Amino acid sequence: MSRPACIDRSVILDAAMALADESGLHAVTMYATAKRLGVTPMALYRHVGDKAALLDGLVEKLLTEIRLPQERQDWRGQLEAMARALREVAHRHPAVFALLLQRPATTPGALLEALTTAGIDPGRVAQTERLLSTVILGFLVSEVSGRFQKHSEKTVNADFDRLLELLAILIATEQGH
Amino acid sequence: MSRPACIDRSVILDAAMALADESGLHAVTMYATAKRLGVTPMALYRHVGDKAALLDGLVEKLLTEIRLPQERQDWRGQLEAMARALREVAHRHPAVFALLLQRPATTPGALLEALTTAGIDPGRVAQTERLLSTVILGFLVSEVSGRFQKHSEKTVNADFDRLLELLAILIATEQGH
DNA sequence: ACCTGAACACCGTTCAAGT
DNA sequence: ACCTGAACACCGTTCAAGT
Repeated sequence: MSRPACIDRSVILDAAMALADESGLHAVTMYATAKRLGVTPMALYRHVGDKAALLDGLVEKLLTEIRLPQERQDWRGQLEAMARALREVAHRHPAVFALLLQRPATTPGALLEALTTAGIDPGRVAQTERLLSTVILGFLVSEVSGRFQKHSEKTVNADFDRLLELLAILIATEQGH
Repeated sequence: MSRPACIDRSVILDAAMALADESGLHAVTMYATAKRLGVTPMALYRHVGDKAALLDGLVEKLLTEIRLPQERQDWRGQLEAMARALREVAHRHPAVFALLLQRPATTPGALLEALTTAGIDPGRVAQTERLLSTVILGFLVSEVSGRFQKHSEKTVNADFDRLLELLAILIATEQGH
């Protein structure tokens, strides 16, 4: 009586992510996702819950795709590598990346470690991490959401580099406890 | 033959803004806005264009509501007052405020002035302003979009104060040309 | 000039079916 | 177990009407 499944959570997320990448978040609908899979919208519910859960799944998938750097560097290089890894997924999945600002802050443990090894007062690591990731996320979401659309890629790249310098300065001020 | 208008752009924007404030951006629909005004959805088109234009109108209205500070202060106080004015509207209209990240950066001329009078290299004022507003906007959108929902109001307030200190440090490093 | 009714294509979601 | 059809309430938008 059991019938072989012709779709599963994974291919649904792939289809939805493709829609988001190609046409933005508003293009991610149950109908469009189902159509891309040659199935009816109702078929999705068994596998991904409802639409809100589908979007949660996309965020989850995006977090999975972040390639965090090896820890073979000083904290400065480590920080920069993490920021660039984040920027890479932001460019790959701009629409879904913007959702990160609406989710409770998920701290990659690696960042906390980097800050402690950088010699920051343990009592201030949490706040420093929060501000650091807010600054980077704010810039990247601005970038992929079109706030810098009037500026050339070169200008935006230079701004990002400057931002990383500022973060290093930020950490430096914390180091002088 | 001309019939007296029973709605206009202004009351439509008020109704839409109220919906956004109460229930978020997804609650801002032509249907709901019209219903709130006791009119059919089709009646709105004459006054606000289509839905995208309605949202543009909300952003425009929000920018109007920002009470920029008097220039009776040093650049430090000026910067802080501007940031707090921005935060005030962010709290008043959280959903619409989040849209600012998707609009081409609108620079309040007052900020540029504040930076030049702070003694920053004119050739670097533009980039400094961009990073400054990105940092503030990124924090505020994070705050009103729920990224800090697990943290107490007290914690978020402290983070914001720390952010302002960092911006002052940022400017200080620029002053040492 | 301004609003409405009718119409169309599209949404999310449920529930009772079919295999 | 897994998918579909039918059904419902809700969307955005247009266009030909009504006043």
